[in-house]
Amino acid sequence: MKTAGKNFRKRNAILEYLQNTDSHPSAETIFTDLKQEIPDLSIGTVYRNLTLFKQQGQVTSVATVKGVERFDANTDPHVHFICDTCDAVIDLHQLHTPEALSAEAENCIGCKVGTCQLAFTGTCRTCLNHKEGETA
Amino acid sequence: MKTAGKNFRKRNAILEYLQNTDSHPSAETIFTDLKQEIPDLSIGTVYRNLTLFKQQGQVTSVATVKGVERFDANTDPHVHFICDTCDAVIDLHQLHTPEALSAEAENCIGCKVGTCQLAFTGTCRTCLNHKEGETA
DNA sequence: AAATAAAATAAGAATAATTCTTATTTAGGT
DNA sequence: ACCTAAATAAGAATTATTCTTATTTTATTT
Repeated sequence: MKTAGKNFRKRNAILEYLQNTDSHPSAETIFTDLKQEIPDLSIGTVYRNLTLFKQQGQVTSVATVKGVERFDANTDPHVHFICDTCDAVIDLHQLHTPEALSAEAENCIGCKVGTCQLAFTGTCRTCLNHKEGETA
Repeated sequence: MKTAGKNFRKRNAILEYLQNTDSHPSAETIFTDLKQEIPDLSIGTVYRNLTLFKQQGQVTSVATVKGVERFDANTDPHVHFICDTCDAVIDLHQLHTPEALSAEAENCIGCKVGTCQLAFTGTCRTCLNHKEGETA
């Protein structure tokens, strides 16, 4: 036998791509990048496997930026910063999600909390630099 | 003169609809509901005015739930709970967004923070009740 | 090794949400 | 009344995503 299972070459490539980046890519970005190594990859395969990974809890959808869903293989809850200008989604591991509020939320409205997402939006360092350059 | 400006009847109706609800509706929901009072309203008008309101800061996009953008005329930052089952977006005014973290975020990555969004996901009270009913 | 079954996939059609285009209407200013 | 600019309706166009179908790949069974 060659590999341990069925034909997971593309599936694995998609998961590994996500695991090796902190850029929170879209399906389209994953596709475009992997297409170079795997010319016969199709966008449907990317979407199908992302849906599968989400169901299995290996990947989460961290945000929808300008209508496009963004993914992360780091499923530990953590804070994000989303740049309004360049659409970058940046991790803020140093800050902590206020999960203590989860219990309060459950008490407030009697819901069952699953996840907790905290995101800031604004202008990232890179885009701020560009703007300074324009002004100067 | 009749009204104070141009023909803002539909524009005003859309804004008032949003101001009089805490249900965080989608463009489609706003359209469907208002269509009953205003039969010649078109969905394009809803989208166009929502975009305008966002630019003017009168309305914010609070979440994208299963691919559909949801709007709020309450632009004070506040916490939301999003039900995975019925897609309800529920206000949690009692809890506070941790805006103190904004400054930390800015220090961390040198960005300029504009907004701060905190959302929990899970199952709302109503959907929990339904599930209990099914089990019992 | 051939036959079979199951999973994974490619390709493109289909769908859904949103934006864009164009012609029309409306109101206000002159 | 005429002119202009804003607002709109209707539907075309676009974009992101999902679905369908036929094909390929792999593993299993014989």
